[in-house]
Amino acid sequence: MRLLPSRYPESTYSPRRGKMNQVRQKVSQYVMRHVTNGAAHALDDDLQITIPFSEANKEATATILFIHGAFGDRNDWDQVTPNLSKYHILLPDLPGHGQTDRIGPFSKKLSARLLADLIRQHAKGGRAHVVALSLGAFVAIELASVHSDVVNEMFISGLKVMPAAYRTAIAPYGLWLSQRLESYIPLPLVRWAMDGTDMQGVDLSRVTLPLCRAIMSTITAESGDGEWAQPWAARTCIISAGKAGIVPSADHPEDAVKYRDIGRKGNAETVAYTHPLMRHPWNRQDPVLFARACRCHYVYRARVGNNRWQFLIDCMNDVSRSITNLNAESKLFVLREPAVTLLPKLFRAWNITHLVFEKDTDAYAKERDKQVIESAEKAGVKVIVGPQSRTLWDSDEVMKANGGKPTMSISQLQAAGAKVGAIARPVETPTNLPGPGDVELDIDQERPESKPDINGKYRESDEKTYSSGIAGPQGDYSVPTLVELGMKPATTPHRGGESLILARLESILADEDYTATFEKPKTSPAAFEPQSTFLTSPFLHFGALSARYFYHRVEDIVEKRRKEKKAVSTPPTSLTGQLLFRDMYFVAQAALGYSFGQTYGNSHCRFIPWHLPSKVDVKTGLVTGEYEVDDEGKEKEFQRWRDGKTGFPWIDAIMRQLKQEGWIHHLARHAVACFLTRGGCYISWERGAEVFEEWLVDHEAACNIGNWQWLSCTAFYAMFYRCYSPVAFGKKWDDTGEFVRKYVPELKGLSKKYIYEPHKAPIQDLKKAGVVIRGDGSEEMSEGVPVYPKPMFDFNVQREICMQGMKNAYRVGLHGNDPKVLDGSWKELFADDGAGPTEGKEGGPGGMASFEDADEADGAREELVKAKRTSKRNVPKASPEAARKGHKREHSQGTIDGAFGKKVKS
DNA sequence: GAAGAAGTTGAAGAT
DNA sequence: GATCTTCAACTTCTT
Repeated sequence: MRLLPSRYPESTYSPRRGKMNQVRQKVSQYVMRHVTNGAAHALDDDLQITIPFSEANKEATATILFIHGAFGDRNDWDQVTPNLSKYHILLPDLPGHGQTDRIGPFSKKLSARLLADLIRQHAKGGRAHVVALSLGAFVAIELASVHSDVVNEMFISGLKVMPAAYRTAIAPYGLWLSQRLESYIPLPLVRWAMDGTDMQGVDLSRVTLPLCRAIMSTITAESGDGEWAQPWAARTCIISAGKAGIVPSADHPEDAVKYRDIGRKGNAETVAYTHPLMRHPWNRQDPVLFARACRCHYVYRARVGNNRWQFLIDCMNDVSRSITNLNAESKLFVLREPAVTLLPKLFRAWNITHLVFEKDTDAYAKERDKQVIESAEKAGVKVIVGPQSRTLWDSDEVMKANGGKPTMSISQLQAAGAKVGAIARPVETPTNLPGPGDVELDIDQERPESKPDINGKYRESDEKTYSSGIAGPQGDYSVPTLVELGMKPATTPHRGGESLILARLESILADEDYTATFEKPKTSPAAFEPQSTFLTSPFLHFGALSARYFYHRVEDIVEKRRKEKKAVSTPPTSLTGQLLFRDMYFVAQAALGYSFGQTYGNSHCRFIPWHLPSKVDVKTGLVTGEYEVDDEGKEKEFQRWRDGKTGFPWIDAIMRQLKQEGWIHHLARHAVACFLTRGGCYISWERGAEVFEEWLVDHEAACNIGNWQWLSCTAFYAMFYRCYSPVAFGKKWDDTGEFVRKYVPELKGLSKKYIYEPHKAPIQDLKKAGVVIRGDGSEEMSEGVPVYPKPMFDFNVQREICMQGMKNAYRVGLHGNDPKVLDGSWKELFADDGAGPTEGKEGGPGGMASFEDADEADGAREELVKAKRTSKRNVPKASPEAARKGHKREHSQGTIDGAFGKKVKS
């Protein structure tokens, strides 16, 4: 008895329908054997059964498999799946449920085995994402641990493990009885008591005692220390419904945490959240949110704004045009599939003989390249790996020359670089290229999932690039567009492309005097249209400009002028000096591995008790992508900084330029970074680095992280008493305030006297300027007049507080890998009235380690501390495994946070 | 090893 | 307006 009509077509059995009688025979043989053998759950490999299922969106290229809960069936998902129209959807009935009553009895193992077969035969590319609820979640975990080859990522909810004491003969009777009793309660009453959750009735004819026994056995904890599950490799998001109320419908968050910790042994990115407003069957309470959360988990993962996307697309188009210029028949062919899965197929399809690519320093790229090289060798393809072109030297080589240690100063980098040898000159641009040959392809496409894709908030429509096949919507392998990617248009005026930067470079180099005497500290952060520097950084990042080409072109001019006895500038302030800084940060990253990007566990990053510190998973030693809100006021300050509404026009102008255009001058980065950290808010540099990571068109992980450590005086730089003023520093470069007027237009009518401190302007000046100064930035207009906020604090007071805080933190002298940082006992060394969250032993967490699941984590933390205690400043060995996990940090935000926001934290 | 100088890019006041 | 000194005080490099 179903109360809601099915949205799905009648079930279709497998293509082996013709063999149905044979299958039934096999099934009954299996059932007989199973029943007679009692606990034996093993299946014969030759047992060919396909469970009934429905499917939707067959044209889509990535599959999600939905697994329903106890006594339910595939129809339980009918409100969620319409919100996931981009995905191919598979909806099976579990054994013993729905139309699968002939297959059984139900067990985790049997279910997982049958679902794995279903995925292999019917999912796109033989793999699927898995979404599961309640009993289905237990099945999903079994599926992911035993049949890891078919599972991409998982989104599971509703884990409730019954105590081992429930392992009694009587418990299944209780379940059987409760299902019958519940059926007497009118459904409208149930829905009312469950906040409007669209509950469906249960078909009591399926609630049999054997099924109740099988379910109880699945969801009841093993007695003693029995394993709950084996670690699984799929990145998994586990949600606990937190709402109880009249009906006891909440999940067990502690069980979710336990499973999360098992899952993390297989994949460090596995997470668990509690949603306080949702009930156990929240797929029917808020199906839109449920679907949104699934989507967030799968595709919206990277902090990449649409401006950086546009820049990359520009660069790709330019390369394509350059290729066509050399050979009218050729161009850049963009194939929509990850290299790891695509290339092995392509080697065969196109009879590839050689594969050439550039060495990449990012850990995830190293892992990818290793896989590609292996598959190429297997296919008899010759692989040629070109040298790194993003840097001057090979970062690994320089690290070795520096004794395996990070380069923490320019002189160290130069000394180690000299040992490696002269900076190689780049090879010449080719003058001709062979044609592409036959580019017809007849292979199946696999959508990329394991790599970061894009940030959901920048999308305004469905992605159409991958869903239209390997060759793209036009079928011609063309470079994608933002529209195709479903992204909003870029707001940046800065465009990419090799020919653009090469032309710009020539115009700069033509002025030999300028080139040879360039000094970075003399360029203005307040200049716009044009900027005082020429934005080579995003081109260097995307490979549109070779660092070594740039270096040698400049160096040739400098050398010529030296011979002519003319003045030249030298590193670190000269043009080539700028390139040296990039190499310094790359080598530091190469040496420190995962810990470079965070304070916790970082042997070279000073520990400062910042506000809004990162949460850390003490088992892996990695930041989770979330942070502690130790002080609501500081959270508000952080949001105002990010939004350009601090009430300090200089800071706000820079932050608005960054958000709008994706680029700000290096000294402007100094000003806002100092303000957020040691010279204003006393908020963790990691918060600021994350914002830059999302917005900068030239974001380079190594440089961004390194510069934030520099400015916060946690590494590379230590003169914290040299502090930037949000008023004086702006005035020094732009006395009249044109830069502020451009980016904070509500202040454009103010005179230069008050442009940097509008709250000091007399009321008549403000009236004349047409602006109201009040509030915290939440109000934009008042009676048709723009509102600009008051300063969020007295800067001089705050600078003094920060200065004392820094002085004290330096005196305490901890680094990120100090045992006291690792175990949270650093608080004993700071006064309760200090600048940061130093609440003494009695206070809340407020530090680098999150103690929310302290009992679970204690053992692991002690081990970590013990290991570190042996050497205070040991450099963590950058094992490939650790490095891989560490680099995923960059992409780890965004998962579910966007869907839940504050609800999770409340 | 000790001492002094230098360190990509400060602010504020005096001369 | 340009240059110098002081502020209070850190690490690294050179001698």
